[in-house]
Amino acid sequence: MRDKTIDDQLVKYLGTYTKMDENTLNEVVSKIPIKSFSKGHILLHQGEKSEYCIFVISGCVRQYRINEDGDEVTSEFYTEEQWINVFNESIHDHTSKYSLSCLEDCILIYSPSVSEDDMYEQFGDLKDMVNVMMGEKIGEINEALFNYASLSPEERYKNLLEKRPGLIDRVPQHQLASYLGIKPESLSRIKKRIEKGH
Amino acid sequence: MRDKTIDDQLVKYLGTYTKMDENTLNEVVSKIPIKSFSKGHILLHQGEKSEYCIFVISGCVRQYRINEDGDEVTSEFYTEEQWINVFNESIHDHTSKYSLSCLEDCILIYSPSVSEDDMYEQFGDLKDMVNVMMGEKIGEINEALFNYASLSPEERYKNLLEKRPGLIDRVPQHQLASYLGIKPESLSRIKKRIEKGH
DNA sequence: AAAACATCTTGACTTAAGTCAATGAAAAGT
DNA sequence: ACTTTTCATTGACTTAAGTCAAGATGTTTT
Repeated sequence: MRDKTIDDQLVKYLGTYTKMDENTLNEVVSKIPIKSFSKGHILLHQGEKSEYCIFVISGCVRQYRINEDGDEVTSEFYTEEQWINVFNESIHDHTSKYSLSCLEDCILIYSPSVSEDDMYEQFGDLKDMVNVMMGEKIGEINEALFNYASLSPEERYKNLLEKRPGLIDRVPQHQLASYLGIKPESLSRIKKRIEKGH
Repeated sequence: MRDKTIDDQLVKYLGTYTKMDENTLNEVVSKIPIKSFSKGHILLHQGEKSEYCIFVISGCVRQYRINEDGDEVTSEFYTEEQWINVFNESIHDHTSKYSLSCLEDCILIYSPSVSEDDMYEQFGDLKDMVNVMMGEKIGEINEALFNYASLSPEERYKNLLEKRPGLIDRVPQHQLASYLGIKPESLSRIKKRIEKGH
């Protein structure tokens, strides 16, 4: 059975990105596939082809990659109302550069890739909606990039505390460290430094 | 008078992003406004509203911002066949977070923002084209972000040498340093370290 | 509850980036 | 050609992140 609460949440969310009326949106949302996954489930392995378009309704999905040195680097934590980035594939073979795993039990939009979807043809306005969302995404990543270039690791951590206050308690410290581009030992020391008032 | 060589270059470039036939593309391209700017010209000031959609045909445009500490941070160097990012505006007042200046004499597509353009209505396929370009852009910025998190400043510099070999000779060192997220002195030392075989 | 494993913290040391100041080189202005 | 200014390099020193190793704390598993 469909969860009406979730459908309502989605209609509300999508409504901020489109001029489609509520009836149409309700129809669109009713066709969106929603699935539950339990903590630890791996949604996608690095090197495999991504067949799905994923959006976090609740829970937390971690995106990570093993780099050339064999180290695991976490590049994003997706939480409530975030689209998982689908543009992280090699140009050559279209396989994913990252793995995705559920850090918590998750409820997700788990839909066959948008471009192959009939809905996209049926509801022309979806194209504009995706466009707006992509623009927003570009702005966000760009801002994150600027932060990396202009802030120290400590400032980056403080910035994260401010921008995503809940995240620190939901996520293992060593994964947070690699997300910040530092070693777990350094993050531990940064926390200590901040506690005793820099 | 329109420069036929440039139009041909644009048709070829756009052709890789769309399924529009060459005739249609030629028509589209003929309507695209192209302008020249001389070295030093400032295309946009931080805090102003961006009214144009800009693409580098030749030359180099630098994107930079004064951060909270009053330091100028360069966030991008746009060169041949790159779109200048139009999604760098504050959500509130839609003013630009960055300034744009010509590091060299430039020939640019300099067009009123796409969304307000009739062309967008006239040629429906342009929407899909922009969509593809945006997806590509997201992939690129995301890769840059990953590099920041997983590479040391020295590795980042080596990576840049490899990925954009021409850039180092076109761009002042201190601007390159801030682009890499380090101080000019450090970049100078990194170069020295690399020269004498690490 | 005990054992096994993963994670976090701390310490001692190394390394490289930041800072400040001085000098050298290059570019722009007159 | 000379001055002025801006940019790049070098040196001495400070600071903080990286590394390696040892404990301490927490979480699963049996």
